[in-house]
Amino acid sequence: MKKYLKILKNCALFENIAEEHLLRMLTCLGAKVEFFDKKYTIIAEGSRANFVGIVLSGSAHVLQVDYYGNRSILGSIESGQVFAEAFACAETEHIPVSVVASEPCEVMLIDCGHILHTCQNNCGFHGQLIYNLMKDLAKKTVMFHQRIEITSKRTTRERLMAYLMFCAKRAGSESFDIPFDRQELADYLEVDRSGLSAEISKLRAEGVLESNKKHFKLL
Amino acid sequence: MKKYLKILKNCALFENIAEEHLLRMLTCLGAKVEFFDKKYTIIAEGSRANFVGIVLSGSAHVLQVDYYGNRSILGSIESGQVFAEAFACAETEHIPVSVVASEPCEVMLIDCGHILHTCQNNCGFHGQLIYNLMKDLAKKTVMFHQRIEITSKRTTRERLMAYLMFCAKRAGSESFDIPFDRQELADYLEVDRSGLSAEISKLRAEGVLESNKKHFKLL
DNA sequence: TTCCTTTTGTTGAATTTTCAACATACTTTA
DNA sequence: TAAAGTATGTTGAAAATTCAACAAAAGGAA
Repeated sequence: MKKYLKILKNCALFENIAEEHLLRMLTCLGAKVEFFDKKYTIIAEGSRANFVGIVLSGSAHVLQVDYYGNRSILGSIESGQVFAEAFACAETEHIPVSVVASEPCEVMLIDCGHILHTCQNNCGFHGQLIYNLMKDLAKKTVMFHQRIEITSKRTTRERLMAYLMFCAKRAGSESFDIPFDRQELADYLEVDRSGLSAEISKLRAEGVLESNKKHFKLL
Repeated sequence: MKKYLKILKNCALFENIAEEHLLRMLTCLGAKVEFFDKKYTIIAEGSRANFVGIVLSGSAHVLQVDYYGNRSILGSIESGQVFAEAFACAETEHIPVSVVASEPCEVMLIDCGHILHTCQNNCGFHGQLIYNLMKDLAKKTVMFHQRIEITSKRTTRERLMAYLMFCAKRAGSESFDIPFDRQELADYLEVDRSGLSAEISKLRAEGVLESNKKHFKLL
């Protein structure tokens, strides 16, 4: 577990928990690490998530596929970020999303019951852990508000620009990478891929942005 | 406060907290009640929500208005339901939504700090309260997944049907009321109002549903 | 390198939405 | 009750999306 400390230190779930306590805590929580190759499903839609997941390396996408096979991407989980926590806390019987590795990735899984209910050893930092999980859940909700603000736009161009401006703001620079290829970006923005490609070309021709694959620069 | 006990007993935030303890707890939490007339803003976009809100009577809508004046409705808060908890917990400086009374309503406001940090009296039920808030936050996230599933549909008809089927499932009956008028439903589904009206007329003509204002029946 | 696969870009036709304008029905209040 | 205001339904034209098909570019494997 030691080699993951650097990432875990920056994980919202372990904020304000000193490094020296962290290792002991992980044992106490029964944390385990699994590896997933690109495109492998980490949790499948319809299953039950009893655990909280943390991406240690690589990245994963959260997605929904509806009855007709239309895919929506709800978000990208990067290294150090938490997933499945909402379904674990809400004790959802059948989760409505899948989490799929978008790159090869290592994932830490922690039984949510161990987080919510104090263990027999009564680790002193349990309260902090619960507080951190609460904050994380609250921030997930805020994140969904941002996504809804983007997808509430009515045209492909507006959705794309709203998303890119959000990315620029988050990166603190007009130059940044996005975690999606074209099809994935279309599935995130809930628009047609070919129309999205056409719109990117137009914006480039208009001198609004430069782009190369996953890299964008707003001008 | 006594007259609100019946509603608060059914509020997720106070689950598993006995009625006799509840009143004392409310005092301890510094809960206060405010009244808002229809269309009045309970919290304004851009402000800071330090409190958790509970609708005691009436109902409210959570909405976003973008730069161009386009309104999106994120959800309806009915009697007994909690709002603003995510922004309060995440300590968001400028909340991205407004909460507006959709009917005259009474609202209980509780300082979120009082919930998160144990008071000096150290009420025995504080732990339960925090646990309940966590569950509520998790369920809000699940709720957003449902809304995204609905608005990810590409046509007005599909969005409408997905929403109505969700309502029917929630009500446990093909016959139910929705909390929105036509413009509000359009703003929730993120479609054009006139197109929505036309689609409802078509579905009625096709014998798929019956409807009268806010009442719908799937056939 | 070459072949094969995947991704991205391009285009035009069909579908759907949006927009604007108006008619009708319903509510509220003076 | 009448008048005014609000909500809903209807329509056609303009704009945008979706869909399908294909070309070009990039990436991976042998």
